[in-house]
Amino acid sequence: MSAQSIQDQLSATILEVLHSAKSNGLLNCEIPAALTLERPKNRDHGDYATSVALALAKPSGKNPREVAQILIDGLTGNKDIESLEIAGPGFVNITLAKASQGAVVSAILQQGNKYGHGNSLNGVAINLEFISANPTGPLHLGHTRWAAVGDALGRVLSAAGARVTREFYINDRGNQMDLFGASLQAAALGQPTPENGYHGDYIHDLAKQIVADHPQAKSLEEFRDYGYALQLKQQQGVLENFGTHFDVWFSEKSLYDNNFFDHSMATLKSNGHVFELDGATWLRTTDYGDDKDRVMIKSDGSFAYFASDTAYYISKRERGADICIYMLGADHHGYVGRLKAIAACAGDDPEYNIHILIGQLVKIMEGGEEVKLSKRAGTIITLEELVEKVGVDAARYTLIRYPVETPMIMDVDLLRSHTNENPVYYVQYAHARICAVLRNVADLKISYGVDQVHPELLEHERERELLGALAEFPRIVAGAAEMREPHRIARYAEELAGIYHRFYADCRVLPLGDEKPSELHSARATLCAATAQVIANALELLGVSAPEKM
RNA sequence: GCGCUUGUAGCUCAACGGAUAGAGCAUCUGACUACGGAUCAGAAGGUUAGGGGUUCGAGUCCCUUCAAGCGCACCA
Repeated sequence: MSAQSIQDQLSATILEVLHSAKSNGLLNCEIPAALTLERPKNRDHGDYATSVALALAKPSGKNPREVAQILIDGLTGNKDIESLEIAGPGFVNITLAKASQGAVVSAILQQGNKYGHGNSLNGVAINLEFISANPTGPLHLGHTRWAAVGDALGRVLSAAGARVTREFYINDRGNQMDLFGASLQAAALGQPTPENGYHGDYIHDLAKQIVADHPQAKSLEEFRDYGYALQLKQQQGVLENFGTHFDVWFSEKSLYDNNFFDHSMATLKSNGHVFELDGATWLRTTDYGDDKDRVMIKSDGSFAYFASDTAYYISKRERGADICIYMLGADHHGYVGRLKAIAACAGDDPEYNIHILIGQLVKIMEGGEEVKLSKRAGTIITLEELVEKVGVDAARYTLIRYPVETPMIMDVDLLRSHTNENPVYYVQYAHARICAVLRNVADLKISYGVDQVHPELLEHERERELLGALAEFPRIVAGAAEMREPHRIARYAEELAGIYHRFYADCRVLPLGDEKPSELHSARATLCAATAQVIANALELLGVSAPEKM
């Protein structure tokens, strides 16, 4: 069958009708390339509704209801459509024919775990960089948000057809590393932590580990390098356990070790945006809207952090990325201008080749008040601790279900003491419930599957609602990928779960008592199987498990 | 001072410029001697921070005021 959803088909049909109305002289205005065709919130408004008549009223010089009528005349008789009506100021509400609406069930069962995947980003190579924490301490709550959202976004982009490289940038160069080494050294020698040094129990634990592994370690450099290796390994282990995978762990230091920086500098120079001033080497980022120009090589000959940013971007592009996505915390929003300018200075289109997502920081409530987080002061809540408290599924789901640009507050006490109130359980429960029903279906030897769809029997309001929701999934995935908003998947999963629960309450799947199994039972069981598949697919995109029993 | 982000139900948060602004939690009232009650049905809860504007139509776009958070280094 066609991979095109019924909604896409309808869209195309409506556009055809409008174009032919134009060539027949019924409409004398431009026909838009795309139109809004959505599922109305109110079920009385049909399966789909379009407001295109309202939009075309003015340019065509007609009353919106007249335009709507033209559209209806053109659509009447279409085999996919059961009924049409004009509503309100000029909305056209469309109710689908049962067979057309039921076709989605076959599509889901045939495509299995690929249902929902699309090709909107086919052939696009995307470099997705997230977390990129300093290797000087454990990952904390801020990183955790990106660990969940970044991973989910990677899955969503892949589902839309993109070739995704997930990358973690390791800031393994500069003063912070030396400070880290000095802090470890001091801890090992029982000396006070240096000025601006790193505090916290983990420093002492790391120091002990280093002394145990390398009794000869004395110098700051030794402590720094051994500590770095241990800390990086710890971060990698925690992320692996969290279900977040990276394809590339990119060392900032490596940009200099193999002279890549000189190469990237040459690119920037040849584009004419590099200049010397006061003994320093600058990039003229103000050519592309940045607030001020940025220093790459300081007057003392050392590299500014910004130098790495330029080389790193160019590295990503030269390694094949069409689009570089950066996921940054809100405390780095001032970087947007300069990063976009780097892309422009490198000769790229800052509107296409680079995309920066700014995520608000997570606040955490415990004991009714906000916990102030500070790595230096040692008051941090780590990714590990959060997982210990609420589990991987709940942690990931909670972090993903909100758009990143909104600040979020996690109430640890609530998550800890009432874990079953978390929406993730609502969704997982729907999946487990369906699995239980299907186990019963199998026990009763009721057949279900692609050959048992029987769309004409699925006429209950709840069944139609469920079919409509299932058909939405591919659009949700494509939209989440396009907008880089994985939270849409979670919201959809919750809506689908809710619709299933309501269907379940109103529509009996199994035969009652000694009632004989009928085609309706098979049809409903098949509908259940399709729903379980879609819930599982949605959870898979979030990296959250879809349990068969809870 | 300049800039970015945010302001929606008691709380946490949704809502491609679309119809009566929605969920969950909390509160109240109900529902299986038949599929998993981690569920369902219902009630209550709102001047979408305030004020202007754009248009067929604004929580959404523009201007402005207020409030909160965060940035404005030859630090990383």
